[in-house]
Amino acid sequence: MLIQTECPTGSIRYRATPHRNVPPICDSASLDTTNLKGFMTSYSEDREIYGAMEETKYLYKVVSGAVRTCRTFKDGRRQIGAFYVPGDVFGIETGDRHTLSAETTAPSKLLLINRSTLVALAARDNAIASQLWMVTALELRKVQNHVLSFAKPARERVAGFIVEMARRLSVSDEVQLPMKRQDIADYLGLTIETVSRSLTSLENIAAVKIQKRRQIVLRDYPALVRLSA
Amino acid sequence: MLIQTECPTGSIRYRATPHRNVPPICDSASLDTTNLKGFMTSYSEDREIYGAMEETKYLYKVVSGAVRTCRTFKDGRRQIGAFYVPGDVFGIETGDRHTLSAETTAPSKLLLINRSTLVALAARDNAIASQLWMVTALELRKVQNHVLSFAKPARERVAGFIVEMARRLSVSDEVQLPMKRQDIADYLGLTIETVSRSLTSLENIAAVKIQKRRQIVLRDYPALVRLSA
DNA sequence: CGACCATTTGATATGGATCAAGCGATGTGG
DNA sequence: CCACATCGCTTGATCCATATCAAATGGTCG
Repeated sequence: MLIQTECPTGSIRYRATPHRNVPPICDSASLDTTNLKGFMTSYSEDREIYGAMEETKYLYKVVSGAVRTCRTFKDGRRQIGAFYVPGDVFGIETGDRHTLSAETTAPSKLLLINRSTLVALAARDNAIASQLWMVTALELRKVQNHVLSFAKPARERVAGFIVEMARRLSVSDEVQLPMKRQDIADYLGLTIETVSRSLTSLENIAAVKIQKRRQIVLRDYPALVRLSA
Repeated sequence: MLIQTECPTGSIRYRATPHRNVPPICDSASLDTTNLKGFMTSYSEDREIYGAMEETKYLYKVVSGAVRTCRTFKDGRRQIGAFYVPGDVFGIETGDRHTLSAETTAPSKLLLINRSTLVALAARDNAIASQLWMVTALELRKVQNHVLSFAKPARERVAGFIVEMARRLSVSDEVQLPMKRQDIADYLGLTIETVSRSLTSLENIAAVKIQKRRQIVLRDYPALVRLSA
């Protein structure tokens, strides 16, 4: 069974549902952009959308492709804060500077919405204000889950990552990962080697099958959920 | 120079300021509770305030003491999501269930504010709505910084933790930590032994002095900031 | 003063990092 | 359309930061 999810500008996204046990948390807050003027911009892979500490001029909605937010430290270590896939909103801040930088992990089309316009609108329209709050709160919950994942060993983090991605963008029993291993590693606080070994291990216990590097088949979803719980 | 921060019910908190270089981020969003009816409740140390998955009936403001939000996994591993000290608001959610559980790390007094009342109020009063959004966004920024800390080695995480605590609750050059080493360890994703050794190491390089277990003297604040950056 | 609990310190073990090939997919130029 | 170069990923060998195990110490409270 497929559910068609709302999407701002033509490009429709489908989401596979409850043959998996999705926990009963609301993860569907988004911004209704149908009545909002914004403009579309295209980016190739690995392009910076904005830098940390840059002014927050826009709020972004992913139409296609994928985005990472991250910070790179002086010594080269990088931590990825989150990934955003079609339908997701990012770049939302109440302060006037971004906390992290944002970059594409794949060729992407983004809808840019003027921040000050939106904030002004929210001041008059409670529905908009409420949506902004909801999106922020959803983001908060996502980041909290990310923090929780650091309590787990490598393979379980990777399992959790696959579960999350499956929930957010899988059609049927396959997940098409929109990022490189290095991105996954920097998101989970691991190295590419460890991510790779974890995937191999998950394949060995028949939880997944790696079909085409970035294409993962979910063989035993309950096992993945159990591992990452 | 001391700044008196607003506090709901008598108990006033002071905060030492810019002899340290506080980065120019807004970290002062809070909820003005002066016109909100709520009720005060006292908790002794290590008491559960609410459990994960419990209904979100209240929003809480710390008047005195300190609170941790956390999740404990089946195998006993525990991850602390955040600490809350006097003036901080926690328990804010847009969903109707809490994501994490909340517990005191010290004897505490909390102001409980009815959630549905507040949400109803926010629907009519834009100032309240805006404050709720600001508090959520501030929380988001805090949790994002927490995620970033996982990219760093043990001693730097501990240094960062001290800096954060100093910013939030120090009077003068001392920090009175309102939690045990185990709490710090579970917040940073380390063991108590590693936290302890890191503290000893920071003492050896004359960055801090551990005066009374939970009382830390900031000897070289710039060094701490440098380490944790 | 004595008992207990939190913390520190010491010795050893280990999960994941690092270093180093090898391999397979994807793209490019001839 | 194929040979080859490149890049991303996997696999193997070794190392190290932090975990684990085990005392010893010190603070706190009855």
